[in-house]
Amino acid sequence: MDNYSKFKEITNKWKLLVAADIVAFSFQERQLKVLLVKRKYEPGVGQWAIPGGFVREDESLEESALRELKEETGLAKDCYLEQLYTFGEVTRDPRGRVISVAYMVLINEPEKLKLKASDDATDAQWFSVDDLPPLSFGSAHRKILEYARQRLHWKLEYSNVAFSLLGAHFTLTELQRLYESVYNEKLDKRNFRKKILSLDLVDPVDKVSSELGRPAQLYNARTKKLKIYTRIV
Amino acid sequence: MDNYSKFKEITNKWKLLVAADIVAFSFQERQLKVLLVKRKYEPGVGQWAIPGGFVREDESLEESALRELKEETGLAKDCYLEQLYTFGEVTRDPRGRVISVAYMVLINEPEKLKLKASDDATDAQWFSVDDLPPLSFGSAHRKILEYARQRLHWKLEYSNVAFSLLGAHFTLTELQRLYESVYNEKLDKRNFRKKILSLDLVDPVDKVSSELGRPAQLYNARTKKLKIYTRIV
DNA sequence: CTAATAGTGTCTTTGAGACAGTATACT
DNA sequence: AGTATACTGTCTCAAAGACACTATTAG
Repeated sequence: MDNYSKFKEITNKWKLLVAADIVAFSFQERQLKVLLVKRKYEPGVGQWAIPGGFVREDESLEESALRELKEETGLAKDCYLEQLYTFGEVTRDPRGRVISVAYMVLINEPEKLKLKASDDATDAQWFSVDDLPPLSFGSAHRKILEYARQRLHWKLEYSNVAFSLLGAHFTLTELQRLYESVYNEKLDKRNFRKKILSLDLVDPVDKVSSELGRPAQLYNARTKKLKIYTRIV
Repeated sequence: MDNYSKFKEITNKWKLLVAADIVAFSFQERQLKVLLVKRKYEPGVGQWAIPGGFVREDESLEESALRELKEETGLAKDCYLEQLYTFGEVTRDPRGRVISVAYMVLINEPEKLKLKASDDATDAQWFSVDDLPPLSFGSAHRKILEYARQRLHWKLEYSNVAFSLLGAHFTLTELQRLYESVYNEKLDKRNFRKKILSLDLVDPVDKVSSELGRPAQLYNARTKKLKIYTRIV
């Protein structure tokens, strides 16, 4: 037996299942929402869970995450994708040892997506982060969600990533509501606008919104490319 | 065949090799150092590389990282351990598909460690981060090191983690040198001390250092437990 | 004119950063 | 005396945060 075959023989028994799990956030009805799917198979049939699946030999972790997401949502084109953390406790998954690489995805126009059943799920739905159903894989998935929320909070403070949760045009009030729902606290309108405008994050567009009350100036993001600042809001 | 066996059969072919790679930092001779090992086996025999190894079925990722480190350094008791990132491009490792979970470890009293050969390495040595030898796994390991340095930089700015790189007692000048070597820039002595002291990060101890020149007050960290601040230095 | 939302400016306080001279120990 | 290092305080400027009224639209 040559060295390589020997190596393979030895290492084969060390191979582990690797899953990519996705926390997909969106901002709808003034609330931060997260995408959950209803599991089709054991363990936890019929329960809600974070979408995810096993990473295949011929795809990268990112490709795997996006593939899973696509299966659930039809598509998520040019959405923001960020690796969160890799969970690898020995007893996480009742099926055996699974390494779970968690990703966060920000969806900017969730209304346009057609949520649908997939190979692994009978249903997919947006839930308000403050009103989640019981989760399959109980504490493990809850931990991932908690971690994702923290990361999102931090990222809003220090980067322009908020725009990845908004459509092409938005009002400053909408932007503020997004911050408020992620921070879970009220912000001062004048200070908020002062800060956003002073950072040159947005440009006014030649349109106004058509809601109740006085129409609001619409803006677009100067860039959706991620930029890190020392502090935003 | 029952469902579970079927599941196993299906998922077995999806199993992947998972490695834990460790970037171990220390602060010696006024410089930030990183631990590298000389590889005993292919690929890259005789070249320097980041220590690491495959994660086994019955150990968590952290346990695996610490085990590898222990094999190289004899021991690393109560050192700071933080997961950095998981690298999973398809073509990373010449041996085939490997998922690499990178960890950062901070060693506080490196002089006390006895570096030694291990099962996987013929040698282990500290290198100044600004003067690294050619690395096995070339760009992949260099990328991990770069990432680790950035993370360490960020962490020094926003937390008290610096103390995990220092011994029980240290002078403020030593602490400043540590910051300077990680930031790669000179800091103002008065502003630095003002900031550190105002944050109540350290307590003076009843000793002075015995170097050349005027003896310096020694301090110890009020706590080594990680605390995140809005900004340190 | 009422309800609903958009938009705007000032003051205070805090912290960052620039900056240079004195003190202590050893030889 | 000379050298090497420790230690200390003030001023300026920018940004954070507290705070309340006017403007525009639809009904």
